[in-house]
Amino acid sequence: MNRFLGHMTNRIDAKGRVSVPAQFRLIVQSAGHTELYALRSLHLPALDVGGPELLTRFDKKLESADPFAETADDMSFYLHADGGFLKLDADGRITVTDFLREHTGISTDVTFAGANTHFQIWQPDQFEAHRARVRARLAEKRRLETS
Amino acid sequence: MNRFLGHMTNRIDAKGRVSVPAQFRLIVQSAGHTELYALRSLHLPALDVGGPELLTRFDKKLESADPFAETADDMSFYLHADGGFLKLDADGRITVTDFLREHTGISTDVTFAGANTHFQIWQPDQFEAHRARVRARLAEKRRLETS
DNA sequence: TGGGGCACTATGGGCGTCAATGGGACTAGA
DNA sequence: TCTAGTCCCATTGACGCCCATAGTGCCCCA
Repeated sequence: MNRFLGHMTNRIDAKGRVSVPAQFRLIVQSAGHTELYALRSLHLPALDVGGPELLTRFDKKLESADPFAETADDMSFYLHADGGFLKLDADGRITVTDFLREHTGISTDVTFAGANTHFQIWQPDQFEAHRARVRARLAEKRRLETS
Repeated sequence: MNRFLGHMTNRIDAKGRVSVPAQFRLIVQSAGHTELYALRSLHLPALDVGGPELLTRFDKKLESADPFAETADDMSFYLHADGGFLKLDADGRITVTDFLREHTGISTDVTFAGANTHFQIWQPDQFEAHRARVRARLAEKRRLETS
């Protein structure tokens, strides 16, 4: 199964490292990659993470867009300046840099959440809160539709 | 991975020098260059920087254009008069000249921002402001499209 | 079927290397 | 002679690479 599924929380050690769940790691590593591409989400305090091909996928979308539109400039700036590579060490850990902390509020623990084609990095409480909000919205929507 | 990605801020020392991030330096140096070509961005208080081949790349684009068109003249003038070379010292640093300071407002710190095929040099606050603006524009656009 | 051992993950830590930064000395031009 | 630009070296803190250990699930075999 090469989809990112489920969520789990790991602790950051004294040197600022955290293990990427083996389940997620395997998907990336089996594609021959030793680094991850991470992008600060636009509307959530989380990062979207995947193998380097995630960036390639975004780039391709950019190329097909109108290169004169201001949006294309914005998009390129966002993808390349607000995203970065995370190196996996020999034990499958990444170091949690300020690049991650500032956007997510992460301090001592990290929640990894599957999102099918990629996964997300969250501060655990933020993740819980978001999960609760999503559930509430879906329940509300269902209630409206069936009444 | 030989693309310019992510952003980081370095301090200018008492002699007006600043380290180019190793990550970016490696890309240029592995192509055998010890100089950088920098061009003042048209729309932004930043400079577009890359190896000398960046100028070549722009030149090529020019050659394919109509040499009698006024815009080609303008373009050529712009590339050569508003651009310059930055020498990398043995430790991978550049000296921050007035050429850089005037256009960017840089004083004590420099932010380097990846832009895929090249990178940019910013005054840190300006960079943050631009980053926030870009994110806001993209988020707004997304909001309109999905509603 | 129950127990022992194997495999593997998450986590901790040692240590050498390298990047970022600071500063001295030498050179050349004004 | 003074100033600006080079070249070189020192320091320190971060990071990569390596190995160790504890906890856990799984498999295999008696």
